[in-house]
Amino acid sequence: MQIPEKPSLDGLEDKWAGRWQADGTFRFDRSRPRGAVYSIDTPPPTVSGSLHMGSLFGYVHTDAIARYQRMAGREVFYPMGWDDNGLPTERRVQNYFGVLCDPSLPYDPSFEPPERAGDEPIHLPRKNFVELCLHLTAEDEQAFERLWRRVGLSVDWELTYTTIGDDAQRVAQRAFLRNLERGEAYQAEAPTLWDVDFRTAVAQAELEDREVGGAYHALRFHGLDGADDLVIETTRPELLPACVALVAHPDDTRYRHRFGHDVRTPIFGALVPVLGHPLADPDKGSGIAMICTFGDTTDVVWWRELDLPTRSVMGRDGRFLADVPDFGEADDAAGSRYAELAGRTAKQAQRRIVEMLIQSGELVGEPEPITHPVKFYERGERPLEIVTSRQWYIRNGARDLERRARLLEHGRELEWHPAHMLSRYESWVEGLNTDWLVSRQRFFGVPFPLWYPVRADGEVDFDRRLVPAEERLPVDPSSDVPDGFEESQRGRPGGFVGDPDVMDTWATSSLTPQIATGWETDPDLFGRTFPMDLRPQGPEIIRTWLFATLLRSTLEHGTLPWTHATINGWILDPDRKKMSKSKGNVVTPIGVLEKFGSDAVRYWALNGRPGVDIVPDEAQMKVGRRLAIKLLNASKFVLGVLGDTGGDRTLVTEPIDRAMLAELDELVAGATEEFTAYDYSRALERTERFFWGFCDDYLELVKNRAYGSAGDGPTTSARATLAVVLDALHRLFAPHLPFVAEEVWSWWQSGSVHRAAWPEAAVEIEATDVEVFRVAAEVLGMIRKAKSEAQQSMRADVARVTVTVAAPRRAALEAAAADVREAGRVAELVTVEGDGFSVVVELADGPEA
RNA sequence: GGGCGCUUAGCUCAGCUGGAAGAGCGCCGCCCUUACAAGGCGGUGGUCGGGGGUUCGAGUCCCUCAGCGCCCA
Repeated sequence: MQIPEKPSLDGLEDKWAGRWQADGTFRFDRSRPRGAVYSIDTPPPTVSGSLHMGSLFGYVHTDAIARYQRMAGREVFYPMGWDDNGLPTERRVQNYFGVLCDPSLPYDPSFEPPERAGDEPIHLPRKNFVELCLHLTAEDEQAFERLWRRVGLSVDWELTYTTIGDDAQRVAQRAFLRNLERGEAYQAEAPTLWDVDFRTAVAQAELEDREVGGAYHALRFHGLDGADDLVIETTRPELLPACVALVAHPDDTRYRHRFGHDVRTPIFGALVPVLGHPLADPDKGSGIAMICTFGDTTDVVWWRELDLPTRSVMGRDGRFLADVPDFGEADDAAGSRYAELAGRTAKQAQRRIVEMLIQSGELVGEPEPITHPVKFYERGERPLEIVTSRQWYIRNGARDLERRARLLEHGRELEWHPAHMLSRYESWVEGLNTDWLVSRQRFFGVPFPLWYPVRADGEVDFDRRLVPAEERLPVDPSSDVPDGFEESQRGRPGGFVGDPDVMDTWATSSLTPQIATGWETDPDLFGRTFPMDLRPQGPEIIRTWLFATLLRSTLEHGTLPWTHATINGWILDPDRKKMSKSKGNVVTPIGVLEKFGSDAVRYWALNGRPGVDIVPDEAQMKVGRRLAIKLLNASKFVLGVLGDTGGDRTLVTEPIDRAMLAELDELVAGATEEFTAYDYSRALERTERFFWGFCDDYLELVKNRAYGSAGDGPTTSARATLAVVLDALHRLFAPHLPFVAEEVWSWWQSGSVHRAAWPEAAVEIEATDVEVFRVAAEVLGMIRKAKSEAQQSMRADVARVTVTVAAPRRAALEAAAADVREAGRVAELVTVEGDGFSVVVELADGPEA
């Protein structure tokens, strides 16, 4: 047994993280059968994101559960992924190196990235750009791994993957091809929400509404053959050239008689019909609106349901198209008026068109400023436009009630912690209105493993697809060639072209269970780990990651991907605002980890109950640090008095010692139950409470006896109890405070505490009176209080203590009388049978209390 | 507009199936006690957001209102 002179927390992280790594303490033993395995679908952190307290919070919760499960006898499959795929990485690379991707350029193998961004962006071929992404993310991943090791995640670091790596690409492409084969994936040319800055399509899950300023402009449309003019209100007058109809509610008597008749648009003089549709709101503006292709998603609905023509004006770059739309029977000058708008952004075009309306007298009154919700891409800066484009979709139940019902059913079969998080899933699934758009017009992602034939006339035949065999995956259609073709045929009549798009990043990360468990590449591992046991994640990605993963698993395997999902709360800043990079209120964990130590920071994190928001709180970390130090000191003390007595329960003969063990058994049963219910937080709270009582009361009570003051039997009884309790405490704290628990364990035990068995409550206990300890502790507390109030030292002598108490407790107290007298330095302890409970303490030197 | 969660001591929060209001921090006081002074011991502190109801009994169950946060439309 080796106990340091002056135990300290300093350096424990490096010491034990290094040892766990060297010993392979957390290496997954893949010989164990499925029933003995506990597998975790770890969230792959976005490595380009910042390291903040939120990154740490949820991972610590999961780690505590992992460590508990491991000690409870399950072989824990605990991989780590890195989410490097996708836009955040692209953006970081663009800023970091000052580059832009230009897929039309040929690969330059000699390209060297600049140290830092210059003034002018460097245009890079796609392959060079992707290389830079890989280069930078590799560095980020190392930084994350160092952090996780320091925090003490018991991950098997041999089980890492990246979402852009070959394994992930293979899985993503395979799953997509199977979706395609089963008709679950399809391509469609359709109006699509489009970010004009990123120049990519955006999915429903990536939208957010933002309140922005705008103004209602009243526009005069001209009636024909003497009919009245109609005034409509719009916040987007610039889309007037894209107007294809006016619409009012079918029951609106103001306009019903105009349905089916044409009116003439202002400025351009195009003929457009007045139509009825229930989505038109009679209370909004004048109750009649213009339908443009396309101003918002309602326009798309009207366009589809009313079977309207398309008159597009918005280009993918966010500027008005150069080509003049077909205005039909308009006056001759319409084209030249439109030419004034071509090339302008929406804002610029609006300014110009308002000028034109004022000039023509077709703007009614002054524009009326309002604020209204507008759809944005969650990472975008300008409102989304809608453009028509060819995109890939995966069926997600939005347009298929049966599928939707099945997905809702699966969501309810999942065990949610906390349970009410299910409602977020349900409201998302119930609100789905489009299939999942999975294609993105970006560069750093998994390409679609497809080519299309080029017909003899040079047109691409999108209806016929050239699909690689699964054995060929992963493929990059921009450099790989479909079977039966040669590179020289790329883009030529009679040849082929590759699909230019990459998959939405969620299309890859929705397959993390399959990537981590070796789906189709390692059937043995897959059989032992899938479906997985646990998906831990944040609440904000229920609609994306959780839903998409559940969807893919349902499509591919017909089962849930996991049985449990734990949803952590938000990390808030001290003003209770959600912590996020864009708000600039993130706190990096490095500082507090150094200041308080990993166990202390974990203690803070584990105080956050499942699903409950938490504020980074240094006071709590201080408490955690104090707890860890206390565990060092108490362990040192106990081990110092044990002698050669081991933790043998049969040696425990004294009633108060037996009471202590009964209390311990209750703790163990409670903590086990709580961990089983995924409530790491209560397990910690309960263990902590017990531990302080153990130190303050039990240790004080039996200290002298343990030193040998009362003869062999009672001394051995005390020492054996201390050994049993200390052993259990080390194990019970191990999931929460892994470093200090391992340290104190190492002083007297062999192997790692993290591979030791979780304690079990003894079944016997027969008729043990827990009151013996409780009443003794209570009386000791009264003696301390008396000394404290008399402003005397705790070592002050007490002449007499008189306890009046009911019979059963009196007997219990009598059984612990010797310990109480020694701990309180009491000369005489008198017990009197009586009602209630009162303690009179007469100090040897001072007034009666 | 619909849904979910929250509102308990100065602060951060626990309080599950209804049975005498809890913890930690803070604050105040005491104690250099041979495990621990970057400690320990003790004390102070609350109309449980407002209103109504069910019950012998409500922080806990029901209704309602208000505020905060989030999700969805």
